[in-house]
Amino acid sequence: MAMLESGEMYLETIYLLSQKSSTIRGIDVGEQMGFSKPSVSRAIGLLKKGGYVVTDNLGYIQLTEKGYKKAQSIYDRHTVLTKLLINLGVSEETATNDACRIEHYISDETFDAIKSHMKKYGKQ
Amino acid sequence: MAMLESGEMYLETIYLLSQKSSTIRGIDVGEQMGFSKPSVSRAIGLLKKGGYVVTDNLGYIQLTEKGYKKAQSIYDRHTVLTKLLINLGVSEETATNDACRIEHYISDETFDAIKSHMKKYGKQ
DNA sequence: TATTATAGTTAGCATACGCTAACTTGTCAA
DNA sequence: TTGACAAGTTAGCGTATGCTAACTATAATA
Repeated sequence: MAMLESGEMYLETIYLLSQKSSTIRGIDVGEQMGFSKPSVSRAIGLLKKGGYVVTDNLGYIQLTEKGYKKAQSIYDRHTVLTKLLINLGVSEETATNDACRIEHYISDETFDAIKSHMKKYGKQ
Repeated sequence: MAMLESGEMYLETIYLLSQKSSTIRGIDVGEQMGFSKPSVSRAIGLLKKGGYVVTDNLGYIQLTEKGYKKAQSIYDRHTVLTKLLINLGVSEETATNDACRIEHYISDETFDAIKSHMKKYGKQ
């Protein structure tokens, strides 16, 4: 089954936490996202089933190659969309928040168009 | 409760059908959206409860003032977003499809920024 | 008038995804 | 060794929203 917004958000969070610390647990993900332990537990289970993450015998979460690539592409969208919105005059906070929702709903074609536009004309 | 994507889509569909015909029934909405009669029935019920539409004794659906304004603002987003994407080089079909999803997830601030940008720089 | 077609509703299933309550498990300190 | 805390899991609830099956009601036609 395709990954929905929820799964993408969990994956993105794991990706970002991975850049700060090499040991990530479910509890860290839940704390970051403001979700309960059971919600995180189920979500991680689904990511495992989908082959996006693995957990070792101590419960630490690691992105797989597939998960890493997917997370990177989501975060790439996030970054580029945020910049686009800021370039359009949106405040940084709103830009980040809106990008965070939009990132799950645009096609590759649209993303590619935005990305190449930003490469040509984007400030900063 | 806040209106979600689903409710907004039904409302937008009713709005668009209203511009072609003054008599709209649930069956027309379902046909347009590709949803079953029961799904439409429940959705219309929720729109009625929210004060967005009314139905007469023959079952014809009419937008209320509130519903009309809401629908118009959703469709406005749709139109402006589609134009933005087309301006960025996205194909018309993809632009329409993506706008149709994004329109439910952007803040007023972002929409206003996009709209005024398009007013200044948008082609067509 | 009786039948048939159309539209709408009700009941109930499935999935997604939040939650709380309560259980398990593992570690660490008294 | 035992008790307590921390992390994770299981069970089950609630909402949203799609579906099918089956019922109702109305309207048109044979």
